[in-house]
Amino acid sequence: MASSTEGNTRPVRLADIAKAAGVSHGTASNVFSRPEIVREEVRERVKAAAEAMGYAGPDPKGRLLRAGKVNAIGVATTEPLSYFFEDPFARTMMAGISEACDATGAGIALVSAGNEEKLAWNIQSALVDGFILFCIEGGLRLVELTRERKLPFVALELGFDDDTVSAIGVDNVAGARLAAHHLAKLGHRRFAVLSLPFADDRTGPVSPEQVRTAVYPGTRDRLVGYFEALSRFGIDTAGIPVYETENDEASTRAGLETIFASAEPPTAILAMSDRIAMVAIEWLAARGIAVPGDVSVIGFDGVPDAALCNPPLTTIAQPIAEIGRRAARTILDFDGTVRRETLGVELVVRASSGSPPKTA
Amino acid sequence: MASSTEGNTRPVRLADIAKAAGVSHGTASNVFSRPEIVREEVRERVKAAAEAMGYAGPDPKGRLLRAGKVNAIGVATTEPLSYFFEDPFARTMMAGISEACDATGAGIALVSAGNEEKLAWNIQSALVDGFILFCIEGGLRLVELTRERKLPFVALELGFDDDTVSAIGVDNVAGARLAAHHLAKLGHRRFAVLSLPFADDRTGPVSPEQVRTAVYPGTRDRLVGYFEALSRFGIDTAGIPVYETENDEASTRAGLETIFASAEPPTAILAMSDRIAMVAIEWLAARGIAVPGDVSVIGFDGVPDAALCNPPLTTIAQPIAEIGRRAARTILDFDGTVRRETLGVELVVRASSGSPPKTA
DNA sequence: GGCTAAAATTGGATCGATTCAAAAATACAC
DNA sequence: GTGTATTTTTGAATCGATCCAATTTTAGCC
Repeated sequence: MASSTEGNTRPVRLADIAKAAGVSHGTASNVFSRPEIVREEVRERVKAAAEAMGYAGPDPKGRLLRAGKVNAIGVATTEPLSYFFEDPFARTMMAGISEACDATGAGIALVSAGNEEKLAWNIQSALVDGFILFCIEGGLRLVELTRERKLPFVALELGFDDDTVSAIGVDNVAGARLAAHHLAKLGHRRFAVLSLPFADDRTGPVSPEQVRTAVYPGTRDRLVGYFEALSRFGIDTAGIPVYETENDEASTRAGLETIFASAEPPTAILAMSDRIAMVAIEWLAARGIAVPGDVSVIGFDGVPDAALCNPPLTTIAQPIAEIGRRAARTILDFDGTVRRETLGVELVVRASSGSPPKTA
Repeated sequence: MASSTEGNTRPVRLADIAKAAGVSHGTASNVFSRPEIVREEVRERVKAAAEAMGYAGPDPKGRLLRAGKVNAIGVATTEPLSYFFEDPFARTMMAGISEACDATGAGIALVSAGNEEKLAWNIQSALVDGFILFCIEGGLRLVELTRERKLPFVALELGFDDDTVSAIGVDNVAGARLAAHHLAKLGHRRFAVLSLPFADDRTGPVSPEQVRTAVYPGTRDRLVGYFEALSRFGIDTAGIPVYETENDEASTRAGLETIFASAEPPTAILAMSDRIAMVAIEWLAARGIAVPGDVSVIGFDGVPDAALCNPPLTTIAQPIAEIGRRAARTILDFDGTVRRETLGVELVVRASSGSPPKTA
C-alpha cells in the first residue's frame, strides 16, 4: 500500500537514479558520499530523483566490496548464541567488548552454530574485520577454523599454549594458588575440586593421568595451582577428589553427589568457576550443610552475580571486562603482530569461606 | 614470521589461484562452492594452488554482492552496545532472538552508536537482512532511520501507533490494569507511579497535560491502564503523583525522594518496569520502610531477576523471550506484509505486595 | 572576449566473487 | 570411425557501489 513498502520488485541502483537525474554514476555516488563537492543544483536534482524512485541509499553490500573494511568485529563461540546473553561470565566479557566497540563506533557480529559444519560455514562467511574467540569447549577447533580466514583474531580465557595465536587471559596457576592458599590458611585440610572440562565432552571423576593429558590448558593450570599451594601445606594432593563438570547445573550436582557420598567428605570446595561454586552453595544449602560453617566454597572468575548470592561468594576475580576491552582493541588496532597478554587476578574474600568446623 | 600471518600484502584472489592452477575462474569458483561438479584431478590441483598461495577461501565480501543475502539480522538501539548484555529485559529478549536465529543458522549483528549521526550511519551501513528495533528512548527516530534502509524491520515493546510499521509487544493497558487492580484489591488507596519516560530526555514530576501528549505510547498506555483500574475503585487519579524516571537508578531515587517527601506518602508504588521497582525496593529498605509491610511495590516486565530480589517482586510478566523469538521470525520469514502482534501479560504475585498497614 | 585557475563532472577500472549459456572434452554405442 | 549423450570447462556478464585521472564548466580578471 504505502509507496515506501512495495516489498516486491526493487532493483533501484545508484546507476538508475544517475540516469534518471541525467548525471554520471560518479556524480550520483558523490551526492551521497561527499555531497560537498557537487553543485547544489545537481545535488538536489539527484536527491529528488532518488526520492522519487524510492532509492534506499547506497547499498552497503556494494560499498563494502570497494571499501574492504566492514567495521565490525565477530565474536565466536561453539555454544549457542544465547550463551552471550545468559552466561554471567560471557555477559561481563561482552560488556567490556561493547565498550571498546562503542568507543570506535564498530559493530559486533555474534557467530555461533549448532553443529560443526554450520559453525565452519558461519565463520567462513562472517562479515567482520576480525574475531574474538570464546574458547570454551572445542576451542582448538574454533581456532583452526578461524585461522583459515586469515583475519586477525584473539583467543579469550584459555591461555592457548600455541604461541602463534594471540590470546588474552589471566594467570590461572597463580589464581588457583591464591584460592587454595586462602582455604588452607583458614585451616582446611580436606578438599575437593569441582573442575571445568579437561577435554571435549567429558564428565566425571578424573585420574591424575587424565589431568596430565588435559587438552584445555586453563583447566590444567588451575588444577596445578591448587595442588601446588596445597602441597606447601603438606597436604597429599593425590588423595583429593577431582570431579569434572561441564560448568552447568546438572554435572555439578552429580559431582557433589559423588564427592559427598564419601566417608570423609571435604570441608572445602575448590570450584573452577563461579557458576559451579554457586550451584554448589545452593546444593549444600538444600542438603542442610552450612556454608561456610560446615563447608567453605571458593569460586573462580569474579562474575557480578557472585557478590549477590547467598552467602556472597569468595572467589578469584579476573578483570573480565578489561580482558574484553583489550581483546576488542587487539582486533580494532590490529598491527599484524601476535599479542599475548596475561592479566592479574585477585582474591576476593566474601562470606562463603571460613574456618573448618571444630569437629572435623 | 609464521607463513600464515604475513599481515602485510595479501591480495590473493580467486582469480589468482585460477591462473596459477591453469583453470578459468569459473572452475576455480566451483571448486569451493560446488566441488562435486569438478573433476577430481582438477579439484585437487586448484586446492593445491590455493594452499600454496595462502588463499583464505572465497571472500564473503565478494560473494555477498552476488548472493544478496547476508544471513544475519541486525538488532538496533539508541542505548550503548553494552545495554544488550547488562539490562535484564534486553538480555531476556536477546535470548529469545538468539534462539530463533540459532534455529535457522542466522547471525546477529548488534547496532548502536553514541550520537545521532553515528547511529544513522551505522544503520545505513549495517550488513543485515533486516532489523529488530529496541525502541527505548528515541524510538521514533530509530524507526525513521531504519525505514530509509527499506529492509524488513520490526519494532519491539512500545506498541507503535503507526500502523505501517511491524511491531510486537504486549497489551500495556491490560497489564497496567492488572497491576493496579491487584494493589487496590489488597486495600491500597494511596498510590504513586514511577513512570518510564513520556518523551525524549525528560525527567521529573508529570502533569496530566504532559501525559496526554506523551510521545511514547507504551508509557502512556500503562498509565491509562493504572488509572482506569483505580478509577473503578473510586480513587481520584488526579491526585496520584506520577514521577517520570529514565529507568535507571539515579532518576528513580530522585523520584522516590520527591514522592516520600509528601505529607501523605503512598502505601503502594506502581513501577512501570522491574528495574525501577527493584531500585525502589532497595531504596525503601535502606530507609527502613518495610516492603510490603509499609509499602507495596509492583513492577512490570517480569525479568528473571525480579524473582530473585529481596523480597521477590510482584510484577506483570511479559512473555519477553517469546516476543524476541517472534520478532526474529518476522524478519527471517519476511513476507512483505506488516505484522503487528500483541501478546498477553500475566500478573505474577510474589512477596513485594500485600495489604496496606492498618494505621494508614 | 580571451585567458587561466579552480571547481565540477565524467566514465572507465576496480573491489571479489557467482552464474549460466555456450563450447569443449569425454564416454558410449554401433 | 562416426554420431549422440553426458560431463566438464570456459569466459563474459553481473552484483552495487567507489575511486581517480582526464575532461568539461564555471569563475575571475584584465
